[in-house]
Amino acid sequence: MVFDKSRSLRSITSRDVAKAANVSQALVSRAFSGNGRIAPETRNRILAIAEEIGWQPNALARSMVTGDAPLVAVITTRLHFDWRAQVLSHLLNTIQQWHLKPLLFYAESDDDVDRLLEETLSWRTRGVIVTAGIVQPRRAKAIVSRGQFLAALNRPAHHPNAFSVATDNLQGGAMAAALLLDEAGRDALVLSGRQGDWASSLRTKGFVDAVAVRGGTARVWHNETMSTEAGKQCAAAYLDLPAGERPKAVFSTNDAMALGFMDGLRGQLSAPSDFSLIGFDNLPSSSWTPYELTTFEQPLEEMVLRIVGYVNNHQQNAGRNFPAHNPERVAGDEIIYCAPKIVLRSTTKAKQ
Amino acid sequence: MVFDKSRSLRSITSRDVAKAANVSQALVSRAFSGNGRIAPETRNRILAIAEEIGWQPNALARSMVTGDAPLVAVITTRLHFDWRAQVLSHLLNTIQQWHLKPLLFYAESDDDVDRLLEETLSWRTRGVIVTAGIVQPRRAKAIVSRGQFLAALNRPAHHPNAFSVATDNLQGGAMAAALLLDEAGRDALVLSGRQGDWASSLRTKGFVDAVAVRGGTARVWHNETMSTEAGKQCAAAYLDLPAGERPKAVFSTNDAMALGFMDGLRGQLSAPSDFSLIGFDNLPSSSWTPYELTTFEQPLEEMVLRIVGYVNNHQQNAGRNFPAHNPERVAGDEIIYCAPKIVLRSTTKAKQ
DNA sequence: CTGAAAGCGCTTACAG
DNA sequence: CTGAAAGCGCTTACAG
Repeated sequence: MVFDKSRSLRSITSRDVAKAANVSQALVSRAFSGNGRIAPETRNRILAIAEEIGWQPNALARSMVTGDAPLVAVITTRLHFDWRAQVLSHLLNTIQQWHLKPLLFYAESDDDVDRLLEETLSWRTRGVIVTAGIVQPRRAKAIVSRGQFLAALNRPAHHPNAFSVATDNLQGGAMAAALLLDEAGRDALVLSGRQGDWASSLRTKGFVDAVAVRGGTARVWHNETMSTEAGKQCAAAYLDLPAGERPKAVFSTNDAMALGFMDGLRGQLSAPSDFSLIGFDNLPSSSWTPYELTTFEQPLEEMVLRIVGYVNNHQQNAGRNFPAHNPERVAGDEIIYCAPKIVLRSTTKAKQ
Repeated sequence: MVFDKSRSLRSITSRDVAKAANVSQALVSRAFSGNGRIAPETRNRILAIAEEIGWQPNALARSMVTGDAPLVAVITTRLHFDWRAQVLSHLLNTIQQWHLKPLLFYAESDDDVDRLLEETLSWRTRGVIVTAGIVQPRRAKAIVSRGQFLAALNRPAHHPNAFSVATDNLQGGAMAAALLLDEAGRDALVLSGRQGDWASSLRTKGFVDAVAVRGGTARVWHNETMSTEAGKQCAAAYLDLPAGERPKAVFSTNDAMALGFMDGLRGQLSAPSDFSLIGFDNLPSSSWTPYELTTFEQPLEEMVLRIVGYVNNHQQNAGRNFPAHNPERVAGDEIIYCAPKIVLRSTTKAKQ
């Protein structure tokens, strides 16, 4: 009985296939890996028998032996939000094409990320891609010094041999200012996120600075969560302002708030007659009939392509201890910025 | 030189830590695993030294030795769509809580899924969760017979020891029919998806059958992709109908089409005065001011909880060759259905 | 409480 | 072209 049980628990190995095919265990390894010489007929016979038995090489054992697991760690969070689901589908697709497998580390909150980054190390992955939280410099060093790649999306990577791409939020904010002030006067309002939010802060700063340069004034309304609900509350506050004091140039640091803002004003005020409005993200819903929101599209595909370039470069240099300095790296700047693309629609008067 | 290179490539192992701590390699293993006796001081010393060196146990090696990788395969696709991103964030969170790691298999198309399911096997995961494509019976058998769990979301799992939860689409369709015919007469229209689409077909069938029972008639408009754009095209077709022949009871098998339908009619016809409309999915945007769409919410959390129950049950029985028959299994029915929840809003006259 | 040794399931020189 | 053997980095009885 005990014997039976242990037998049934033991998993099938290449040895079982070898026995069934009447060859050495080494040959069944060669049949599957394609490395080393093997007679075509032998190979086919082994493959057929393995198929019949339902055996495939154990990827874990292979990875251990070769010292190289075809794995990449991906750190993410809040998939049901914003841009992350979009980026992830590009990213996962790409990783698939590299014939690597994504091992997902899902952060409950941004504070979780550092712990996950550490956990990552146990798995001896080729590298890690971070789309959430903050990359601590010492953590970055720990990863890079093992020869793994480290790519950060929309956040600093904090290491000279790591890689970081981000939307050029500062420039987006500045562009919004230029466009809005031209058509809606010098009195501006920013619907912004938390002070600590990296992307939103930069968009706000880009906008505010550009407004100042043009001799305008901008007030900033911070919102804890950048939701449609928050946008509605801003609308209420906007209506509370004496009609003459309502800024006509409104920039929202994301689309969700902009859409909520429009809904909160619906039936009373509308763009672009009463004010001009620009958002950020180009959500699918921003193009819908009741909104037609002018907004910025994040260059997600471009950013993913940049990461692809970095990773490919890293793979080619794999094994060298000091990988070539990244050719894309701009001197003195740790982050590659990609320009957001303005999508002109009906909440501004400007035409494409 | 060659010597130097190979040395720098060799990764750090428990042996290095052992050497530095002046103990046997077995002890450093015990320090980390918590298994076997070890003096607390020894343990702390080892942990400190490992931390300093920056070493952590190799998860691949551990998994190989113990014959149990803390991995679960998740098959998914089109993350930027529908419900999948939502489900995935629940799922990934849960998997994290099990202290397992999700290995993602991203299907380019549904036809890809069978191949991915096979690839899954190499990784010797605890089990696999499928949220895309079709599970072939023989593939299901291959997975289950290895002792892995197999859970399918919104699709059949095709194996008595596997598990399948789905939204009760048939019931949803029937509920929609009851509600719509009561307030909008017996002439009905279904905005449906492809004939082969599992969920959409069942919603349609549930609706059509219930309409027939009530002595009404329903016409069905199939759409290749269930997008807002398709909904707009349906609106155009609807307007092309002579005013007297326009069905007043409209059921859309997803929200995206319903929203597009409303937008296509905007300014000409609106619900619930000219017709009544019910969607399916309860997208965030369905609650927005210009829509206020009555719709069904998929019981995603409940479905994930069911999967959790099945997996926990499986884990407890791990090692047994024939896992206990699932207690949830309803005789003769391979799928556990969870009722969708109606969300009454303003495109119907009915009040909650 | 600690260590030496066997073994997990493979891959890969090395002989033949 | 094929096989025997060493070894990947750990864990876990088994002795001491």
